[in-house]
Amino acid sequence: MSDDFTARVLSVVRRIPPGRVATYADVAALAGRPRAARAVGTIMRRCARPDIPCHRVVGAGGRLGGYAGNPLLKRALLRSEGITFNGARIAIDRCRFVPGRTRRPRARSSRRA
DNA sequence: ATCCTGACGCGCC
DNA sequence: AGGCGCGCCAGGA
Repeated sequence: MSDDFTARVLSVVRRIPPGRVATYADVAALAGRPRAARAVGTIMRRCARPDIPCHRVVGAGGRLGGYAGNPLLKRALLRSEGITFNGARIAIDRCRFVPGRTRRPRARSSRRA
């Protein structure tokens, strides 16, 4: 059960392409547990696999979230992947990972970025 | 099996 | 806008 959830979470995170990010809540939802954002964090913390780009999992609202060892590294990693930073926040609306979407959303009438 | 902790999220103050 | 508290879930002791 939970073990299955964990595997699904890892699978989802693995599918996040470079230059794109997903919130803990998003990953949880994609894994089938919309309310398990915190659990995703727990899993990420324990995650140490090289094939899992855990740095692409961020907090809600573009918050950086955490990163064992080096939050700075996480920020640098994301930035080098093309993620636009708004101060300490991420322009998540521009790079939010959505299954099926390969292109990043256009600016449209975006309010203050 | 139980209790405590923690890379979260959101409503309130 | 920032800080606090409560709710949710899974992992570890």
